[in-house]
Amino acid sequence: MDNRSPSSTRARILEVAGPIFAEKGRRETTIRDIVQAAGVNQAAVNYHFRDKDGLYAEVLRVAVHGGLKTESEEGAPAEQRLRELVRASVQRFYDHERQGWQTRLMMRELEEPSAPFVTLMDEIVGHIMPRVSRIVAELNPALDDEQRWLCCHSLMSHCNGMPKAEFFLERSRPGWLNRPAAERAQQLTDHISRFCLAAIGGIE
Amino acid sequence: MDNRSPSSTRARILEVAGPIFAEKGRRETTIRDIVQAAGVNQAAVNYHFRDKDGLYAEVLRVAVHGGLKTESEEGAPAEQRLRELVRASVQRFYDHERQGWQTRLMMRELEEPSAPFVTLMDEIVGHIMPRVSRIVAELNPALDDEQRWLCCHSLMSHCNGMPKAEFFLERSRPGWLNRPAAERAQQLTDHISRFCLAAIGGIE
DNA sequence: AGAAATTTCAAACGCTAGTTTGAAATGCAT
DNA sequence: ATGCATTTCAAACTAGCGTTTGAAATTTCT
Repeated sequence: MDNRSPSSTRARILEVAGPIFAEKGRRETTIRDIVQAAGVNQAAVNYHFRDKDGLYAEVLRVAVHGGLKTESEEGAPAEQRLRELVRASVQRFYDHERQGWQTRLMMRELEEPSAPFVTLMDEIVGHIMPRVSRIVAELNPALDDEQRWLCCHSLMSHCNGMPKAEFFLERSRPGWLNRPAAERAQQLTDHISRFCLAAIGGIE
Repeated sequence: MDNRSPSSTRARILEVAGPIFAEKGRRETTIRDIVQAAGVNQAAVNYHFRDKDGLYAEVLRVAVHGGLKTESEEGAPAEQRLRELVRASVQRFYDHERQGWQTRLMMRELEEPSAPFVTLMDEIVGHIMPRVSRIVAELNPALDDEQRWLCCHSLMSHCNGMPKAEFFLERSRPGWLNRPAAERAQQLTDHISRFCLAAIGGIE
């Protein structure tokens, strides 16, 4: 069917499995869903990945490592770097074509972490926390360690929580979800940036 | 076994089903889990609730309506009311004995809403939003409608997001989860309150 | 080219889930 | 007490899941 790459069976499975796992969840996704989408045989998953969990662990691994590629412009002022961080985080939720499924998968893992994910978590935290921490420290040098640490998590929790709660946004302001995705992303980015800048700058 | 109430089969099922659904998820929970915990027959669920989804919808209904009972002290100043709102929201996460399972169930629904939940969502939003909106309006009368609306959702998203992301807190500060729950709840409540007060008061 | 290893495939196996069934037990009016 | 409706029960049914299997097809190596 879709033959844009002369990929092996293994590669085709890996390619289609990510979005399906993200969409339906690890448990709800069936091997039959995946092999049908990939156009390969039932047993292919078990042959190439040992079992369903093996496939899932591999999907998770490439998703995490794919998401950890960020180039940071360290020269810019903290305020601008924060805006960029927020923009990138929010954007992920609306970029369904490229990497949206990776974010969905992470959200599911946050809800109930799987064994392979816990192993990868340290990598994620170690990758993003230093950047955020530096931004917060520059925005408000008066904060002590613990306050800065909590502010970092407030910021990240915010970037993930708001886009995910769009249901609620829609409920309290019907029509929100009808706006184009780019506009929603822009508006959330602006608000979160301003909200967190005000908070970090003015806290205590 | 536990016979504190001479409840009917139907009531016993309804009583044990909530925590189990919250713990294992709607799909992963089996009817056999529930009937075993309730000490009733297999077919009882299908007889009293038509099918598994019927039971789930009923569990969700009572959980939501049980959670909507809040007495608000409208006389207090906005700052204090915000603190109380945050405290109550955070507390829910740590109160596993009484109502913890209801919160877990809501979090699962936020992740991927079920059909019956969508119906109940308007009730939830309609119940809590006016209160929050009034608090925000008093804290910063200069905000326009849209800004106030976004701040409300920032606040609520924050109250839910931070406690749920304790995994990340633990990863970036090992030992966090070893502290007693009451202390963690207190610390998060303090931080979220201060963070959001600074944000709402100082935004734009 | 021919042999060996690897990969693909259709089919079936074992298991667990939700649901159905029909009879037995219970409650409740007359 | 008797008859009828409701509720409980053990057991079986159906469907879908992950996995296994052994042979066929393909690739790789000498």
